[in-house]
Amino acid sequence: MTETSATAQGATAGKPRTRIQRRNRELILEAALQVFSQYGFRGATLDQIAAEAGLSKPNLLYYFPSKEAMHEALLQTLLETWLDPLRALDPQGAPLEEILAYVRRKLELARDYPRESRLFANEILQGAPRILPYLESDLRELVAQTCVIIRGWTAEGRLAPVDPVHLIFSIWALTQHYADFEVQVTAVLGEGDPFEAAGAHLDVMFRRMLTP
Amino acid sequence: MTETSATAQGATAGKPRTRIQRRNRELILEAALQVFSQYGFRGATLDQIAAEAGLSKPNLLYYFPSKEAMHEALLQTLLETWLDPLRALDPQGAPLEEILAYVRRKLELARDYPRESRLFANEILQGAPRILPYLESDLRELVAQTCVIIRGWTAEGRLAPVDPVHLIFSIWALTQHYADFEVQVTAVLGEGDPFEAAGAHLDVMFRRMLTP
DNA sequence: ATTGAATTTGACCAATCGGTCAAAAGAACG
DNA sequence: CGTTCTTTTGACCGATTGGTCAAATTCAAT
Repeated sequence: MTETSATAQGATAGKPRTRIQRRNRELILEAALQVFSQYGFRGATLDQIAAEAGLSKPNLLYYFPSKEAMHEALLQTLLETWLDPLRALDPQGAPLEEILAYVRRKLELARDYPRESRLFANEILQGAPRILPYLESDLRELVAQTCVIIRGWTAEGRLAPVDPVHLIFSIWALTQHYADFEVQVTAVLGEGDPFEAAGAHLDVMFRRMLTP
Repeated sequence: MTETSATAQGATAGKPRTRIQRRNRELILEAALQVFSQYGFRGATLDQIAAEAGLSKPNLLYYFPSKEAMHEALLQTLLETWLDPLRALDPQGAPLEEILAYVRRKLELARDYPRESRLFANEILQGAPRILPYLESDLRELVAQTCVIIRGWTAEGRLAPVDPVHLIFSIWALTQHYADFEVQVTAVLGEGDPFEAAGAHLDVMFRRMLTP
C-alpha cells in the first residue's frame, strides 16, 4: 500500500522475484547493451531499445525507472567482471606466463563481449561522467597494486624492465582495439576471424617485449 | 538569381570567399569537432554546437546545409591528414627507425589532436556508417602497400618477423589509446603529461619487438 | 548616404525525446 | 469460478530535436 508507483516492486530494489521479471530485465539489458554500445548514452533512445527488446516503451520503464538506470545497471555489471582478469595476476607465478595469460584472457573478453568493450569505450570517450570516481579510486588502486607485482618481477630479473603502468595500458589498448575498432579491422582484413591471428601476434610481441 | 536558397552561396559549394565566411566556418567546425568527438554524431545536438561556437542555430545552418554536412566536413579533413604519416614510410630507410618514427608521429597526433582521434573512434564505434567505403577501399589498399614494405624488410632480415597488418593495428591501438582513453589514463596516472612516458615506453617496446 | 548583397536572428514547425498514467489484459491461487 | 496482484499498453505530456523562413541587421562598394 502506502505509495506503490507504477514501477515493478521487486525490479527496482532487491532482486527480481518472478521468472517473467527475470526474463524481461534480461531482455531489456541485452537490448540496451546493443544500443548503448553503438550510440553511447546520449545517442541511444528508449524507442530503439524498446524495439530491440520487443517490448513497449512504457513497459521498459516498468522494469527500470529511467534510461539512466539501464545504463548504470550495464556499467555496474561490466565493471565487476571487466577487471577480474587483472586481479587474477599471481605474484608467485611465472611472470611472463602470467602476463601472457592476462593478455589472452583480455583478448578473449574482447572477442566474446565486444559490445561490453564498446560500451566502456563510449563511456570513456564521453568523459566517463558516470564512472570517473570509480576510475580514480578502485581502478587506480588496482593498477597500483599490479604495478608493485610487475616491479617485483623486474627487480628479480625475471622480466625485462618495463614501465608497469604503460605496460598495462598497452595490454588494454591492444586487446580492446579488436573489439572497439572491429569494423575497421574487418574492413582492412576482409572476412575471417581476426582474433586468431591477433592472439598469435600479441603472444609473440609481448614475449619479445618482456623476456629478460 | 534563379533560386537562391537561404544557404551561403560560397559556403556550400566551392571555397568560402569572404573572410567572415572563413572565420565562421572555422568557428563552427571547431565547435562541431568539440561536440561530435565527445558525444558522437547522434548524441551531439545543433544547439550544443551553436552554443559552443557562439552563434545562433539558424546561423549554423546558413553555413552548413545540415548537421550531417558538418560531420562530413570534419571526417573528410580528418581522413586526409590522418593517414599521411603511414604514407611517409620510406622503403629505402632504416626499417626500425622508419617504424619508430611512424609511432612517434602517430603519438604526436594523438597528443596534439585528441579530439580528431576521438571523432574517428566514435565513428568506428557506431559502425563507420559514413566512412566504411573509404575503409574498405583506400585504407585497405594503403595498408596492403605498407605490408609489402614491411614484409620486404623482414625478408631482408632487417626486421624481426612480424605479422605486418597486426603490427600496424598495434601501432594504431597503442597511440590512439592515449587520446581516446585520455580520461582513464589520467584518472589512473594522476596529473602530469602521460605522453612523454608513453613515448619512451613505446620506443623501448617496439625496439624490442622489431629488432632482428 | 544609398543601395544591394551578405549575414544574422526570432519565431516557428513537425518529429522525436524521456517519461507518466489510468486503464486494460494476464497470471496466480483459492 | 472470482479475486487479487502483476504485467502491458495506448494515449498523452512538456521538452528538445533538426530544420525553415521571412524579416531584420550588417556589410561593402559606390
